[in-house]
Amino acid sequence: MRSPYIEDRTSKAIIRDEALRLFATRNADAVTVRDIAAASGVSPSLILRHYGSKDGLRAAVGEHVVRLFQTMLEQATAPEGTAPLDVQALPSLATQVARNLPTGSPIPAYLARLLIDGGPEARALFAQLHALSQAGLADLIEAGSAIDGGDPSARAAFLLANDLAVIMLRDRLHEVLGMDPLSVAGLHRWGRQVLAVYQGGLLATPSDQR
Amino acid sequence: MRSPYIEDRTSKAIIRDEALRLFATRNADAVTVRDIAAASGVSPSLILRHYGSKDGLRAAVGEHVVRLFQTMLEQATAPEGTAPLDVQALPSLATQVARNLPTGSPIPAYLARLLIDGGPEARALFAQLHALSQAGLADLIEAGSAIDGGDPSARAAFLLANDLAVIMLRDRLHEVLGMDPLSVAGLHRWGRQVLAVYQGGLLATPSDQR
DNA sequence: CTTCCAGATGAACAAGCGTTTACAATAGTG
DNA sequence: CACTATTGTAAACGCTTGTTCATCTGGAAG
Repeated sequence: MRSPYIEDRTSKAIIRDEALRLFATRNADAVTVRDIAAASGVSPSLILRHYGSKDGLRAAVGEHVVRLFQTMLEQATAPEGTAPLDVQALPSLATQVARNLPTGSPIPAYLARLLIDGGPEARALFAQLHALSQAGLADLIEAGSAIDGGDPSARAAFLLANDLAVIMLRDRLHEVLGMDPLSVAGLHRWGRQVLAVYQGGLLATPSDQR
Repeated sequence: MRSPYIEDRTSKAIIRDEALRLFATRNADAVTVRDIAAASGVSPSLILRHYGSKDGLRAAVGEHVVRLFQTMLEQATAPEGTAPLDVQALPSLATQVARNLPTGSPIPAYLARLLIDGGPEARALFAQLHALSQAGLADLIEAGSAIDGGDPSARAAFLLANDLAVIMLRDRLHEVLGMDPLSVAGLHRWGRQVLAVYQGGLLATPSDQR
């Protein structure tokens, strides 16, 4: 099943990754321990040996994804040497996700299900994203390319929700647009519209950004 | 379980409604036939008598929701006597949903899971919504309060995605905003931001719409 | 070489699942 | 009334599920 040449991941990691992949496509309840075992090329017993129970594995996958996501956010927020002067410089979540994750990564789809299902992890992650969005908006305001509109929390939430919508509705948008909105071409096409509206409303034409 | 006074729904309808309610909160795979039977106050056998199988019930619930949704859309699109002159008149999907559905309706949550899970129903519904969004945008353009930005399909998809985001992220937004975005107060607060940005971009202040 | 322990497995188990079957009650209808 | 669907149920069936248990393998340590 795996590449027969070399496999540097431990089987514990393989199990986690395969479980993540399966949890992203179907719901976790619809994935059996035997499914994960078959996909990982191990026996069902080994899964329980490493993670205690199916729910333990579920939790481990969740933590792993959240950790990955936070790492991605930190390293994208860190280089603040050149503060974003313009809306154009505002790196959307979707863009960051697409840039930092390999093509075909199960993480966006997993994230969509996580945000729908709720739970403590989803709440914490979303709150963090909202705080980040609010900080980004504050930067824009300081640069003079946005205002808080009297309700910075709501405006930041609006921007965040619009951003997450691309991730959550990815497959649906792919169907009607004819291209994956998280692909390079898709992000460009989508970004043009987003920037135009954010810069001047629905009466604005997409500027000829790169 | 039900109101002991009168119950005008047939038990077949009760089963469908209770299944919808349960499918909206947890995933369908995590809901057992016995759960639905208990919630409906009937025996598990009756469910299979009426719907053939659990999957048959799932399909029936799906069709029911889609039908309800389309009826709602038609009656909201029909009265076109007073064409929308302004962005302010553009009735958002979220607004329509909130106005036409009783408080606590499981339909928004069900819809969110439907759009994530995909399948033929979801694809058809989303395509229809996209067409509707494109038509609404065309109306705005004709009224002179919007332009298509060179890519009407993408712009309509952007507006649609933003609208659906409120429905899909409802609970998460509730947590960070402190209010249900699909409540009357929540829709007002959200709508102010949406309209302001759509009218003039991120530099716009919410107009004092009623 | 022996000891040992983590990694891994196949077989089996109890519980819960969707479903089937046989049967009871009810409500029209001639 | 008798007849016949319709509506409903209880009990059981077979299968799948998550999980346990005894066992095996292959190195590393002494």
